[in-house]
Amino acid sequence: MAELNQKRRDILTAARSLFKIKGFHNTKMEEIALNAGVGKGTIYEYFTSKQEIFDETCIDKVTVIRDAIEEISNKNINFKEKLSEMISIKGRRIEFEEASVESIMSNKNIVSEKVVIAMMNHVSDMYKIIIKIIEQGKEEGVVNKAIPSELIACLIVGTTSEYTMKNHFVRSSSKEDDVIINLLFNGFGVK
Amino acid sequence: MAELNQKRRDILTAARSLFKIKGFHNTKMEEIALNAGVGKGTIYEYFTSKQEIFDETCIDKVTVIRDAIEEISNKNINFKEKLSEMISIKGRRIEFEEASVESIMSNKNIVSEKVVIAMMNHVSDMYKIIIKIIEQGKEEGVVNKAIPSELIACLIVGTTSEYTMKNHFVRSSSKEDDVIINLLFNGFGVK
Amino acid sequence: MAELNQKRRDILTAARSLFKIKGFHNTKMEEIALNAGVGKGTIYEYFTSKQEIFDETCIDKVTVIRDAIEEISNKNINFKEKLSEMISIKGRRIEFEEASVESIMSNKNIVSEKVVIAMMNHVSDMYKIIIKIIEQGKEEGVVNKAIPSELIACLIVGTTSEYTMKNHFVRSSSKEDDVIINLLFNGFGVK
Amino acid sequence: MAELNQKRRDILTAARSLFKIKGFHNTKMEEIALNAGVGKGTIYEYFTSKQEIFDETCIDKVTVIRDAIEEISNKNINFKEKLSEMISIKGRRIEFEEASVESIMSNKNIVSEKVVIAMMNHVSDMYKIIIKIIEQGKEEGVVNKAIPSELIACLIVGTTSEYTMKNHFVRSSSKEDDVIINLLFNGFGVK
DNA sequence: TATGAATGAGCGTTCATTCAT
DNA sequence: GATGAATGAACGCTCATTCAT
Repeated sequence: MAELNQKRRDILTAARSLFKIKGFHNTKMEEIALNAGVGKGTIYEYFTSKQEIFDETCIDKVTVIRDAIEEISNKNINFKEKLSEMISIKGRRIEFEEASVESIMSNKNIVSEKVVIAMMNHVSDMYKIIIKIIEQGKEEGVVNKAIPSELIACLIVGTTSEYTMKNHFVRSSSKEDDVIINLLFNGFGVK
Repeated sequence: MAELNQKRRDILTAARSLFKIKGFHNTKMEEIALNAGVGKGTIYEYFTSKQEIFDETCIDKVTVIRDAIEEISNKNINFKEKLSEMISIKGRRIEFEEASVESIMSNKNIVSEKVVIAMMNHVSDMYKIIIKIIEQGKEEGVVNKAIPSELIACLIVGTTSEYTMKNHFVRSSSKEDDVIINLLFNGFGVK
Repeated sequence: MAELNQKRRDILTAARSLFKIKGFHNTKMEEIALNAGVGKGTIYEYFTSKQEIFDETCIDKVTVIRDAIEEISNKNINFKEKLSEMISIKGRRIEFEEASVESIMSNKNIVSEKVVIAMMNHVSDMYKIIIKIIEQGKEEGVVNKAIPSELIACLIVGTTSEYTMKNHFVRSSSKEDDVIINLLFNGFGVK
Repeated sequence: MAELNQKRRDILTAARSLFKIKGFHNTKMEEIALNAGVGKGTIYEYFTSKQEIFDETCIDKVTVIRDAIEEISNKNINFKEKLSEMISIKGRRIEFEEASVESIMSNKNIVSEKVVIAMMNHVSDMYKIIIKIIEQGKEEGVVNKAIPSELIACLIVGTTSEYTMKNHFVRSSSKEDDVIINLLFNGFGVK
């Protein structure tokens, strides 16, 4: 049974990786087949179209992030530790950037409407989980209750996203993670 | 001569708008021609390929942002005022999001390598300008000198970007702009 | 052994029915397998290709008609009775139309050359039998000896064919059969 | 203007001829293009699909026959002369066979429903015209008023059709035309 | 200079056939 | 023998680009 879906997963993996490197339109079905180690026709045994594959990888991506955040959320650790794990989520090869609303927007013209909606829902879920984490911080007395949690979520997601991207180009020391966390807590203002 | 370049600009304007709505591959040369009010063949009098048009609009986008930031930078106002203008830059119909590294990444597979480099340079320029602004804040004594300016820039660009995107879906009161600025200055931690 | 060939016959039956409804190119091997209650691969145990199946059903069709005509020919009844049976052959679910040269022509591009020849031979046989029947009529003194039997055969086959087709759309009373027979005997001219 | 549609007509002519020789599915767009002396893409400037071309050639075929019959019908000649012209219509390179209901049936699985209807209407028109001609015969007192005109039409169309097909294989003397006409008038019965 | 009719390389998809089980 | 998952050759159609006018 696991056997049965292995091929399906191989195709998705090959596709995901190619879509990431070359984009949807520049990825050919033949390449996906080649990279998945199957014949071109075999792909159509598991998917009805190239579009369907792309849709699935899109939703997957967001789901993976959502699940990662959820996992962190469910841990029995305090707010600061959860924040720290979210920042270093990139370290676990999960790309936080892709959870941003922006990444959905940039695929908007390619995926079907219902997939956009599915992605938006996942991101919305993710935001809810993050807000729950923030609320935990408020209860623990370490997050300022006067600030709307949604805006704090913007701060965390946006900063983490940009920070992660930056690290694609300029490798950062792990020390920087601490600075970013400090920055989120205290801002850059002088006390 | 200005006349001559008007048509060129018309094509770029039409293309930019279509690329934004439909993406590169879903925008047809015929549509660009139609929207620009010229013949399909005419486009090739001004550009050598669809790719070239796209490249140019990409660089344009980043340039526009860079210039907007530069303009703010050159104003004779204090750090906090500059920051405020950057946050509300979206109010001037310029989309801050497009200045993020991420927007470049999502086009990476479409634009030619040299254009990626050009875009990166523009973004790098933009970061330098922002860092200059941050340094102004440090000199004014309102920004914490202990924090590396590059990380503060991440905080500002990332947060602004995510905040701007969020406002595409959930309209925010202008009051929220102030909260965001406050957040950047003081973080969400409890003093 | 009869067992062995049962499956073969099932496949042919399924194929014949599908070819009739959907045509050669719109009938898929999978459908034939499904309708015959066998696996797709099993078909290739009994036939070497889709083409071969089609060829066989084509020849079958003509053979069936030829045999039906032959059966009538061998009966110990007079010409008029034989003619009557030929007209109402449709009542026995055998479609006379398919015996026409035309039906071969419309498949000419699909069946292999040798099958065309086989079909033509069958039709030629059928014509010979019909001509034999006509000659019986001449001997019985009810058919005009001055008219070449081949042309009379045209009259009978053509009229019966068109009449059968018409009845696909406009249901006819059995009374009409008699009128048609009368028409063949006496023409439509005024005496 | 005539110029403009020349290419369209070239494509239709090439397609018609290929469809006739090789059938719908065995005719490739590339062949049509080649035979029409245009590029493959050019076809799509004039037609939206292969199907559309086929549909048009189908309707055309039937229309041509209908028009030919109509032309005969409108002539200022008597019934017998009209009948004679109908028999020899094949001489004018128009293929009578294709007007038969059967030819429509054999394409039923290929053309779209609406085209089947259009073809049926044309054939229905043709039958009406033929019936009008038969009625003229009745008025002239040469056709037996006791026989329903629809059945006479079956006799004429069916016989002519089969006769025409036969002549594809066995060349007939023009003398035979007269025999066929005589056969239609007087049947094969002995007076 | 401006045009749009013509082009054909290129790709997504289908389906008859094969072959390991 | 029987099967159906796997295959890849083949084809309809798209669209960026060309070029005659």
